[in-house]
Amino acid sequence: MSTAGTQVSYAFLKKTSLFRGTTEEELPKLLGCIEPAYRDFSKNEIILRQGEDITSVGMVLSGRVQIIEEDFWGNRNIIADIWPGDIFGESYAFLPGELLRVSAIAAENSSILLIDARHMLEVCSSACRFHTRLVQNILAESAKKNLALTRKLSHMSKRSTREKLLSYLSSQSLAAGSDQFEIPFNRQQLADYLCVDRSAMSNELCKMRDEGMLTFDKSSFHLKSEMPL
Amino acid sequence: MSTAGTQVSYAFLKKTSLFRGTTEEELPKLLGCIEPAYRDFSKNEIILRQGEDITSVGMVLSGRVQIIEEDFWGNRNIIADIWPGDIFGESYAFLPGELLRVSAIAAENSSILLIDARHMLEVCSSACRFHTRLVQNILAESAKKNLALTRKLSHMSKRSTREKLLSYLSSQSLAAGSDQFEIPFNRQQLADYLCVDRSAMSNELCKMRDEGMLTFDKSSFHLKSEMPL
DNA sequence: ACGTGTATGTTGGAAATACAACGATTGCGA
DNA sequence: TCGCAATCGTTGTATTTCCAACATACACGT
Repeated sequence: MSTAGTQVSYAFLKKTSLFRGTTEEELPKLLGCIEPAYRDFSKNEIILRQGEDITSVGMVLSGRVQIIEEDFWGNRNIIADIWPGDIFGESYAFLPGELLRVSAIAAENSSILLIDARHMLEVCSSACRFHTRLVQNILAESAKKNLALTRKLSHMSKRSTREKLLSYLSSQSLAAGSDQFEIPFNRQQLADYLCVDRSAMSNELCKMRDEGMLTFDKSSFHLKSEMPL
Repeated sequence: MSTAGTQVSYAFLKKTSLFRGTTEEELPKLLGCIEPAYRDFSKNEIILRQGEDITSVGMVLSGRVQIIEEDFWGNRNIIADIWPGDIFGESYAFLPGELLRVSAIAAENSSILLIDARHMLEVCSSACRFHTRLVQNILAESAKKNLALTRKLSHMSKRSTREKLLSYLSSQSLAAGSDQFEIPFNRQQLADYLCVDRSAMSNELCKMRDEGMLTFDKSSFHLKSEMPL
């Protein structure tokens, strides 16, 4: 790890979820106020270590970061890939005393912005307006993640493949506001999302089609109003 | 629905997750600033309706609120019970334009505090300190929920009952910082949490015990260091 | 046209899970 | 002490899911 030589571009930052809604003129003031740290990490270097108590939110400026979980027996599991502009550690940073259950490592040479959570919240006379925006953004991100997790969980908590599919398709239909809609997955991706076997899922989809519950073509679906038995 | 006759007690509020950390002296100022609405709902009355775009966070003062999901075919599903002091709608309130996928109804005659999300964020000269605390609290709640969901999802995304169990037990062990720990569930609750059949899970637990991977008695567990095959 | 790769549907046997039923144990109150 | 309810383990069977393999269709570039 080293302090970064890379200078971050305001044009880049203002497009990130965290700084969305700020202008390039405001950013220098805001950054001066929240005093982030810039750090460079080499490939495979550990950014955050399982068991630590962190107070900073990380943002990937360049490179890529992987979130990794190591269980009791030492089995490693890649939980997530974080790409430039995306943040990580935000759930832990706002919970002092909550120890990291995961590690973050640089999947490539990466430069990272580290923002202290307290600096994001504390009042600062010169930039209150920006703070408010920042807090709005981080709250929105957290809420968005929350909804996505809740939604996925509501599908996955169904016991059978068919129920999982119906839960997911119903949700997509309601989101689209129509009984016809496109899903953002191919079959393999949908199976991965629902944590089921692709072929079994494909099988189940076709059974439901044959029973007249729905029709589909590739990623287009059309739900029928008849109550499933 | 009617405006509430019930007067809320500061002693009650200061213990809630949302107002935690404020004193009884500060609360009147803070409440005056965020201008919450008090509403009474009769049993079975709808508080929030699926499809709405809400901007307020709700807090149950008395009674009980149920979060209900209705799918494409009209099947109803109780998602959550909200008890006095707990909040609901917070994920949606901070995401303008995100339409409710669930409804909230009063499971009993209930009085509800509704706080506009913008009032929670906007700067107010007289009470900035309280605002900061409020934002801290809501961010912490959101983060906490996030971690809980992520954790549950990481168990549930495992394909087999055994893997789900190992994931959960490993997580509990790491949280306890010991290979011996207590879990907060009985068998049926654990099965419900992991979305598996109780008897199958019980069976799997005993198999793992017989294979020497762990021992247990009621809700006490002891993981063995040997790598599972 | 041809080969290649990808996505999808289909099938059959192996393995895991769900389900129903029952026995054993415990704790609790009548 | 007795009965009752709750919890947990066990078993057998039916069902579902997984897995590997293969068939089909389509897009793409040569």
